[in-house]
Amino acid sequence: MIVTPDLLRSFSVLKTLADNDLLGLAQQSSLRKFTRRGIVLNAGEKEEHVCLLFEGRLQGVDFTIDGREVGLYFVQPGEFCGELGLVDHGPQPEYVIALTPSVVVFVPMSGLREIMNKTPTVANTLGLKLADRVRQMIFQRSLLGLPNIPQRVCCQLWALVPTRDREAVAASAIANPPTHMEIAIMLNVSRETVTRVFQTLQKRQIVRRDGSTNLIINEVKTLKDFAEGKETI
Amino acid sequence: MIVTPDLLRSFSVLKTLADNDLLGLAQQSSLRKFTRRGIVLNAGEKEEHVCLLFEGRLQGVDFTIDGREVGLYFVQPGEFCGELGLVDHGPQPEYVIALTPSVVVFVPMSGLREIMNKTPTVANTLGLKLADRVRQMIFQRSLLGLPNIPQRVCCQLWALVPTRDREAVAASAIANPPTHMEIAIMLNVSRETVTRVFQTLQKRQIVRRDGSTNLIINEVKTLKDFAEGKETI
DNA sequence: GCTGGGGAGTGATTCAAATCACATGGCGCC
DNA sequence: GGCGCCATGTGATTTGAATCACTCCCCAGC
Repeated sequence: MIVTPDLLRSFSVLKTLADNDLLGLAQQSSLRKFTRRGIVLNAGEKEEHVCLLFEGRLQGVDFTIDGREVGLYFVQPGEFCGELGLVDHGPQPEYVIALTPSVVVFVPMSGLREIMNKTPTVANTLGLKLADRVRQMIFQRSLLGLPNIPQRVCCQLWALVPTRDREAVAASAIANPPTHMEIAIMLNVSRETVTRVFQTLQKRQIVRRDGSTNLIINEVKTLKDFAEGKETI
Repeated sequence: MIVTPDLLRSFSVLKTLADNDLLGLAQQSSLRKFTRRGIVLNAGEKEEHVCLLFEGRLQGVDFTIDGREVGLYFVQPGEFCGELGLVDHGPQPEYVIALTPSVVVFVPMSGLREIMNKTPTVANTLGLKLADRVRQMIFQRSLLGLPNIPQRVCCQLWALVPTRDREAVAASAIANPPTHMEIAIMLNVSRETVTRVFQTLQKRQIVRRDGSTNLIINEVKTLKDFAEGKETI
């Protein structure tokens, strides 16, 4: 599918690019749609594209030696993934899976690398992205250290609440929420445990399901308190 | 303490620098010694220095909401840490602690950033470092996914075996090995559990302690098999 | 409308690691 | 030399999440 410069410009990484750079990049790029569970990026391969997520939700996953699935991060619309090879020319370290039907822009690394080398702002954005990824992973690692499992689940849920709704908002919503299983692998807990925590939260009217595409957070503040351990489930 | 250009050159990040750049950097840098448990970098603060480890061993640590210590990575001599702020000007996200008496070169970010901006090779090395850090963290995360705890400990031990000794070497050694507690927080397990795994490994003559500054790996291959789950403890 | 599959919900059971509570041992420091 | 701290070693006990084995429900596609 065809990619327009305007589409590319809608991603904050590329918004500072000159028109002709954008045009060149757009011509090399392609738009791909993925159904749920579609494999966006394969681990181990030397990937030749960076992925910009336009619509949907992706998850980075890895596997343990004994074959268990491990969740690494979620990708929201407007974010990108698969950028590691851009920097170190190494293989893609983790799989990236579509959690919901998703629309992804594939930008070839070669073209992006060229632009990166001549555009310090792009190189800089990429540096920021890597730094942010490290910070993100440190945060996720700290979640795994929580011995109280329900609290761990609440923390993850809290991390999925849109930033703008975190403070002083009575109700919020998480669009395209991950399934219990997908949350479970992020937290090193079993799917059943996640279900049981959600059951409790729903009984207490803190969250509510609205179809499969929306999770309503009725009491943002209470969820935060659970996440911070101020209140116990 | 005074820092010579030659000392800086011994670190692979800086080895490509021009003599006068090195000299300028050396004049701004300082050498600090830390005793065991010394705090090399503080979390939360806007750190103004990057740390090059000359001698000893450091550990990056974070804390959970409820105050538990979480181990993030180890730093070996020749490596550096605290580089995140160099890229995103943000606060230092994690603490860095000296595990053994250590000698650390503090290089001011301002000077390093200047050099980075005019020296693509240095900027590149920094990018590689960040990318490597992400890969490292993905690996560590995959360890945490292992449900078999003894295997998890063996994997961590295996990761501490010097790379050159990994293949076809009968015996190896880990210099300045972390304590059981320090390993435990890396793996989200209790100190006692690490002790018990070590007990088993020692009884089977796979590893042996040589004072507190060396851990001898008698059977590298066997340790690898335990790590990979080919053999069970 | 029917069917099938995947996600979610739930109780019973198990079990391995956390926790607790010590003992021991080595080392640095006075 | 002795003191004290910290790392390590070890048994007893607890516990809470994993696992297992289901059912139920929703939705998509036929």
